[in-house]
Amino acid sequence: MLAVCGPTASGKTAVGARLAKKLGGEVISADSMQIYKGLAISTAKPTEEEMMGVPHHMIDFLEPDEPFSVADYVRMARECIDDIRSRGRLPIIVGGTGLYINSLVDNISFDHVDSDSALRRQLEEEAREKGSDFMYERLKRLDPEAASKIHPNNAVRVIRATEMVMLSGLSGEENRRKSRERESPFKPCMIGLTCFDRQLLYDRINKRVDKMLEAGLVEEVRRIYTDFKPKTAFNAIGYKELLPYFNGECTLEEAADIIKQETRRYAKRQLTWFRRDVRINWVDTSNSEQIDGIITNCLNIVAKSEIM
RNA sequence: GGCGCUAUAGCCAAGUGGUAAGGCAAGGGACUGCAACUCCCUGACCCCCGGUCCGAAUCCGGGUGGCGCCU
Repeated sequence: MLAVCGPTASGKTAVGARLAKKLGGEVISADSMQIYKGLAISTAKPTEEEMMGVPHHMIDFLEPDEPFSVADYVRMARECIDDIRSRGRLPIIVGGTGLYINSLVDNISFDHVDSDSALRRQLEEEAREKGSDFMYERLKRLDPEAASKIHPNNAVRVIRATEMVMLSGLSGEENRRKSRERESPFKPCMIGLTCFDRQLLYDRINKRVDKMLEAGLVEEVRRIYTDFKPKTAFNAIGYKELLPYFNGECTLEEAADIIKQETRRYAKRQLTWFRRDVRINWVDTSNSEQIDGIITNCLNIVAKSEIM
């Protein structure tokens, strides 16, 4: 298996399709937002041309108001992998959602615990009423080790950890062990794309947002807002940022600046995530016009990895 | 040319004599079921010069820059 990751605007789409062509592969997207239908512009979903005739999986199949999680992702992506392999082709994971990529590549199992939306809602309400101190203190009692690893302010993680214990009766550490019980069948070749010059990456992000605006980002977002109730898909950058503009609280230009800034911060977080994975072979995409050279670098990495 | 106001971190900004709040940005980091989420960590000797005082970002004088008004 080949995996191509990296921050937003680093060139994953272009590289992914080209590598698939060269290697006889198919792309499995690892992007928590491109799974949704109708978010073509806001999530920079690959266009027909960009896909270059290569099959792309895990894209554009969910309604924007449907819930989705890593567990769902891993389950579905595994099916894609099996399917692609059965046809004798190479699965290429391409995406920027680190959690999805790692969970898939490391074969993290989520089967032993469920998620219970009723319990989740109950805990969230409890958090609102009784405060984060109460929530954290209880987690400390239920699962001291998990608590020690989560900052008290991180309400989302505190709730999830609490939920895990309540649902499974197992501590976070025990659950963690179980999730790794089955060793990963993959020996992935991992490629990380980014501009070694951070400023250049940021410039690219800024320009891309401008292009999105020209392509009709505002209309796309407005359409989703009128057709759907706020859900996960609204976490995509571009949605909450455009709301003040729709309400007449700021100009489009101001909203656009926020979108750019949020996207830059997102890219930084992605880099933080990927940098800690020592398996990743980094390729500089600063010179995006030299796409052939970039592909050559990637192919050299693939050759050394012996996955073919 | 005159008069008034002002000068604190990249930006916004508190402090008004006792040894520099806060927010944003930026950088670093964490993150196994909403992850484009959520969360954590990091920063100045207060425009310059001189003076008063045990002690000044805080008071006084001068300089420089900015803002406003007037001629």
